[in-house]
Amino acid sequence: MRLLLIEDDASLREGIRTALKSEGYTLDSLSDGLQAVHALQHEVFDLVLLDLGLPGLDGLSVLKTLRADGKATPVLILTARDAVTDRITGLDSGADDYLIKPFEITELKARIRALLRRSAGRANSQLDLGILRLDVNSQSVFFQEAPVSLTRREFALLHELAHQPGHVFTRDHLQQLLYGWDDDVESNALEVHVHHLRKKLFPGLIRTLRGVGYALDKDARP
Amino acid sequence: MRLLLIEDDASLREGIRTALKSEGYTLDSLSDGLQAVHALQHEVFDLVLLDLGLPGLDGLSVLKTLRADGKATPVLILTARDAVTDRITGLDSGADDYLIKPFEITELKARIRALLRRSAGRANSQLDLGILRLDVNSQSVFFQEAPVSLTRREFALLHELAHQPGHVFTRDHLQQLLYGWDDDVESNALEVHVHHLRKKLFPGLIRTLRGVGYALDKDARP
DNA sequence: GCGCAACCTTAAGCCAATATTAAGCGGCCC
DNA sequence: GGGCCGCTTAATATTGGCTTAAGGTTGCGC
Repeated sequence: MRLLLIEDDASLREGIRTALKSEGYTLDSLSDGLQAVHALQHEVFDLVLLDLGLPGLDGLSVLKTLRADGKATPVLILTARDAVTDRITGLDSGADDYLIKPFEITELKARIRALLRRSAGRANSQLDLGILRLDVNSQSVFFQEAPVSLTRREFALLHELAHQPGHVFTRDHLQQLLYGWDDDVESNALEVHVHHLRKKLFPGLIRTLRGVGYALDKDARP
Repeated sequence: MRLLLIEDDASLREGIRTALKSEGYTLDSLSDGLQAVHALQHEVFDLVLLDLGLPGLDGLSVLKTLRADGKATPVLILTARDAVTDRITGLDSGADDYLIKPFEITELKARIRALLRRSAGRANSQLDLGILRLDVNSQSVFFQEAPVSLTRREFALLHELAHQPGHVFTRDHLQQLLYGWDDDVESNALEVHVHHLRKKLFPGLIRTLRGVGYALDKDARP
């Protein structure tokens, strides 16, 4: 899961970063509204954390632009202003939830989980692919009804692929999913994770598209 | 067990808090109806204590919203108004029980126990996992028929895990169970409790899912 | 078939997550 | 008010995942 945080207070940014990292999310952050609009137009995120009081272009405008572009990405507003009108404006402009600063990190985490669950298309957080079953809440995987223990990265990767079996995900897309922009992954880490998944499940599960990326083979059998 | 108290009288809130703390419950409290609706939509509680006379959004509306969202969480109404119509409206709106102020704390405790027992769907408050047996009323645990003395936190933790052996509970979930929102647990308290449980019972009982949480291993033996 | 590029496999070191241990604090019972 | 018990915190140890790099293998164009 890849989140974008738009917040100009550097220390708050760092706090949120460390908190969310431990949850297994990939977090990219920006401090400026214009950059945010640009990023949202050119990259794909699963959820946006948006501060309303931004320098440059303010948060509400970022939100409105996002919606005007037809994106349904869930947006969680963070605001120091607790005036009712602000919340309402935010929600009317297409935000999905709001949180008033200062807030508890555990509450932030809970809200994020709720939004992601909701946007995943409803209550049960299970992904059933016949032979394979993923449970997002507990990050657990069942293969032929037997539990398989995956690490966080492995799970994140499988989860993305499982979202649309058969669809080809480019290497670039998957690398961004796992690492965001921060790191310049000049290594084959992605390939290693793919390897581990094939080993823990079965080799044919993930198909390689040479020079392009990977896809889950929905009809593959062990 | 995590309870939510919605009550605008601060002193009553504090009284209930200390009383229930000693019973081993985790209590979060709010004084405002709107906040309550929000909390109930985004978090999970085992029981709600609801004052009918609230500022902002009144208690009945909170209750109706909760039920409209399809939640079956037990609700115990606290009200100063003892008019028969009020009670009836409350029960009709989906409350499970009511208590008229002023009430005895012991009575509150008894009602809470009864509601929780009822909602757990079993008459007797014993949880039998073969090798392990928990008695919720007396907060006692038997391991291979021998009594084991657990502290409140240890019991609460084990109880939650025992609710669904094999199911993975996230660290976050367990921390909220033990501490609610109040404390900023920036420590490894949860891990320490897990450690103590493993020591008093046996190491294999609780399985660690790195980066995710813990689960009771139902087939584990000492 | 040859050679290159893309990808796979393996293993080792580093680092973060969790376990362990111990000490200090605070409430509660006598 | 003193002592005990449980809870939290902190410091240290250990485990296990992540990354990296090196060498092997496969597929593809010529």
